[in-house]
Amino acid sequence: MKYRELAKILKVEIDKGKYHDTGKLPTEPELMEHFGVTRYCVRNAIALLVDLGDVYPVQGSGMFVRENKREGCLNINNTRGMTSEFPGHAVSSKVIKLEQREAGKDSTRLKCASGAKIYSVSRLRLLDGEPFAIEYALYLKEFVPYLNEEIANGSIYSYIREDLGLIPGFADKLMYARKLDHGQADLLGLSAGDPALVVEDDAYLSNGRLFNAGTVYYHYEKATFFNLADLK
Amino acid sequence: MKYRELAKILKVEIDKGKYHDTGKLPTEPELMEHFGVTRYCVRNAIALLVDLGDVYPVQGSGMFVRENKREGCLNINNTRGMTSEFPGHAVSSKVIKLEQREAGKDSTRLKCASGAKIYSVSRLRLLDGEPFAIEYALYLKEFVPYLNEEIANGSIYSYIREDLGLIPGFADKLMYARKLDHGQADLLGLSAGDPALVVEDDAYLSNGRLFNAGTVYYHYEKATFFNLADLK
DNA sequence: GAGTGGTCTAGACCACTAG
DNA sequence: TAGTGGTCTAGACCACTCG
Repeated sequence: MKYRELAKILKVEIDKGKYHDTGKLPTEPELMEHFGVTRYCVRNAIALLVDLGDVYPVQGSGMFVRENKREGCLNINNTRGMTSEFPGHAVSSKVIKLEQREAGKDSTRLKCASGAKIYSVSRLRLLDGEPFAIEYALYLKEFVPYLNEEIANGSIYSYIREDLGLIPGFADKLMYARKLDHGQADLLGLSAGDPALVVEDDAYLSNGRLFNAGTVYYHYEKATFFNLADLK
Repeated sequence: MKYRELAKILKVEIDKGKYHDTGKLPTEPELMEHFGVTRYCVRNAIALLVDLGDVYPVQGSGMFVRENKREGCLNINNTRGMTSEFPGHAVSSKVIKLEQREAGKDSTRLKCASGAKIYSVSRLRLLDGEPFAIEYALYLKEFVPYLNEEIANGSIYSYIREDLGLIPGFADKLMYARKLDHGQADLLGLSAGDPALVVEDDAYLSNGRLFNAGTVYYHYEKATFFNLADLK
């Protein structure tokens, strides 16, 4: 068994509350025995769970489940798009503008040549039918060769991953607060000057190539992010 | 040599720009040879750098330096206090209120018994003498047995770590945007109703015990956070 | 095909906690 | 002191890229 499989199994068990009574995972020897795997596999699997913030280690004592019921919050470390954040809820999009054009000032942000072909997409993101965020996104046509309104009305991330077969690897994010302008406020059902939580997101493929840069203005009363920070 | 030592050495070299020309680290065999260590040591050291967002791996190709010059930004994953975020700048504090009392409604947040002794500290945090954030923090006296204004005017984190010998392990954070009230706005030199970037921070010791819970209101024009998200 | 990082084995000993 | 997780060795083979 691969350690990533074991990590998935353990994560499901944790989420189901299987270890809630003791608050800790079985010991390494027990896991080795129970799943018939080596210590390498067990330790690598658990290391993934530690990175995800699901458990934390106490040497000499055990691997403890990290309670973090952040129901309804957005994970700052998520690189899988907004849809994956709200299982059981309806995440939809309303395209405000979608155009293919050449990179101008955007070329700095996209680290591409001036004149490179890009898609520019503005969307209102809705959660259960309510305005949740405004997203301004740029995609390099080199990696995303086609995009239309139908796709953009759904999950662009799924399209990129499942239909185009691209593999996102990591993302750099900036977060800050700003005032909404009139146009943004109208879209979100707020007033001009109201706060917005702003996230700039540069997404890279697993080979290190930047393919998408976006800025998202979140409804300040509806969006909360969580982060499980670890001492490295 | 321990892998954590090697990681430190490599991080310093990366920060000095040693690998800027090629954009990638030496190969594993080269690092093994150069530092006289085993592959275990090399791979564990690099894994730490990957977690920190300093490099990213491309199988079959190499370990590439991840450019992330976030000068002047706050690291969301930081668990070392604000002072460590701005080397070369003056981070100071002005105590607004400091009291020792018993936990009331706070006991939920602090996961402690109602009536447990706590320190409650409100501080204006200044960056280079300018108002930067307002911090409301609670410390369990069980872990932080003493605190006074002199300490709070400096870095409470350093005090906890170096003088009390406590070892922070991890932290849970919530981030959102809110409007400032009049009192907060005055302290920050802003107007009531202006945005604030709010961070709720629950800090745990390495043994998993919660010892500190805080809420910080950051000046929306001055504070920007960054996060280097990784696909796990 | 050579070279890269990724996975895996089968052990050993160390550091820390209180099962 | 027994049991826990942490570090480490010395190999082997696999998956992927194009140095």
